[in-house]
Amino acid sequence: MNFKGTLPTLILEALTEEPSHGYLIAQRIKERSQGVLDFKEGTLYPALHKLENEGMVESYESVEKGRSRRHYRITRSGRGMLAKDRAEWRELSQAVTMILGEA
Amino acid sequence: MNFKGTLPTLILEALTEEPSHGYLIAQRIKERSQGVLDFKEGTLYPALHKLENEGMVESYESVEKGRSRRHYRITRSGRGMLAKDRAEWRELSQAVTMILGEA
DNA sequence: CATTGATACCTCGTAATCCTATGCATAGGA
DNA sequence: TCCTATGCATAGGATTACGAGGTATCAATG
Repeated sequence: MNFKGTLPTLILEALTEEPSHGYLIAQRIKERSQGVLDFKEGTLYPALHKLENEGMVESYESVEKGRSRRHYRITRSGRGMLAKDRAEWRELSQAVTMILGEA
Repeated sequence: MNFKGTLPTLILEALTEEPSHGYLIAQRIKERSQGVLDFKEGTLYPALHKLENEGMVESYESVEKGRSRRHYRITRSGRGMLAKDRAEWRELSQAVTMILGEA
C-alpha cells in the first residue's frame, strides 16, 4: 500500500454536493485547504479524464456566457471509491502520524 | 507543494535514536505502523543511497557474524531535514483530513 | 547433506503521479 | 489595447514506488 496520491479522492469529494467543472474543482480544493493544497491544471485535467475513463465521474458539456464548459458529476461507483479512499487515507495518515509523532 | 513521499522522513525518523542498517529500518517502519506501511527493498535502498548523496545520512560498514552490514547514521543536516519534513507532513495531512472529514 | 527461510544488499524496467511549460480561446478591467 | 482571470488541453521531464531478479550467508529442517 503505502502512499497513494490524494488528488482523485479530493476531486470526488469536491463533486459530492454538486457537479462542477475542472477549474472550479481546483479552486475548491485550494480554498478548502486554506491554500495548502494547490493542484495545477497539468495535473488536474489528466486526473479528471482518468476518473472518467474509470467510470467514477461522468461529464456533460454546457454553455455558459457563450463559453462551453465541461461539467463533471460523480457516479455511484465514484461514491463507492470515495468511501474506500477516505478509509485508506485515514489508515495511512494515522500510521505516518503515529510514527512521526503528533505533538 | 502537495504531497511528497514520506519514506525519506520515515527513514530519518528511524535513525534518530541509533544507527541502523537498511533491512532493520524497513522492519522498524513496518512494526511501528502496525503493518500498514511496508516499503519494499527496491524502494528502500535507492532512497537510502539518495539520502546519503544528499548528506542526510552517512554510512559505515561493519561485520557481524561473518556478514558485512552497512550501517546508516543520521547527520546534523538530516536532523534539520527531519524537522522540516515533520512540519510539512503535519500541514499537508491536516489539510487533506480537513477536506475529507475526520469523522 | 541438501533444501528452505530469514537475513542482507543491490539494480533494472516499468508504472503512476505531479510539475512546468506551452498552446488555444474568451471576458472583463486597467 | 493589453493584461489577468477563466477554461480546457497536451507534451516533456522528474520523482517515487513497485515487482522481479540477482548475490550471498546463516540457521533450522528434513
